[in-house]
Amino acid sequence: MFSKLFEGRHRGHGCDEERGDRHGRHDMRRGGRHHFGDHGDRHERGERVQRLFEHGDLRRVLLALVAKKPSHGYELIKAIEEASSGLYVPSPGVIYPTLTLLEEQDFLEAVATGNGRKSYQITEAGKVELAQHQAAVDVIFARLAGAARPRGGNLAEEISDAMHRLRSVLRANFMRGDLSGEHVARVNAALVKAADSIEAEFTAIDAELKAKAARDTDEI
DNA sequence: TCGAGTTGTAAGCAGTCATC
DNA sequence: GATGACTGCTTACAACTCGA
Repeated sequence: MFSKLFEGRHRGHGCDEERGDRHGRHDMRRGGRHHFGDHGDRHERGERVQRLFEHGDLRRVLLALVAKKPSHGYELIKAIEEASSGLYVPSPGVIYPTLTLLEEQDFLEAVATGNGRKSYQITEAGKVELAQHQAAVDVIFARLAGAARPRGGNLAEEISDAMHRLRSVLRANFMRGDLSGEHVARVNAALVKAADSIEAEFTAIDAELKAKAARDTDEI
């Protein structure tokens, strides 16, 4: 089955099987495919994209999740989504290569489940690795939970609902052919205004939190 | 049979880290 | 400081399973 998968994929993408790179990548800074909705433009505007996971965090999270319960890739994506109350859903493109890496490092062991899915379970080496970084893992999960922290009502859920609504509205109207340039400009202005407003809120929140932290330090 | 859901890989970008 | 390797991330795509 997997050989079939590979066959199809290589046909589909016309890529080179002999690439040495662990993740099957070329030097990606050269040349390339056209990218729609590419995140490169964020950087062009000078914005910094904040990563949820720092160096190696994702691997530890996956190790911890698999240690709790042997799972396949999709289950792990769902588990992380759940841990963050839906605010962060890792892409398959980051989960599967990372699982492969952990398998290569003997931290995880792949188990064929019979239905074509590959389930992963933690190895002894994986348990040792996890134990060594248990504190870091706790911090990462606390951060995930913090991102989704319910305070009375579930804030993350509300934001998530609003995001889904926004996405639905845009998708529903995205391909309309009856919009003039002025219409597009109006919608764009509304989006920019909303983004500015949200950014301002977070800036204010950061300032509040900093001030609170400073007060707490003084009290100590 | 068809479509939705699931699993997995490829291509590509940018940030971070290690090495020289 | 420059450079290359590694890492996290996204989108696109193909193949498979399963239920309607």
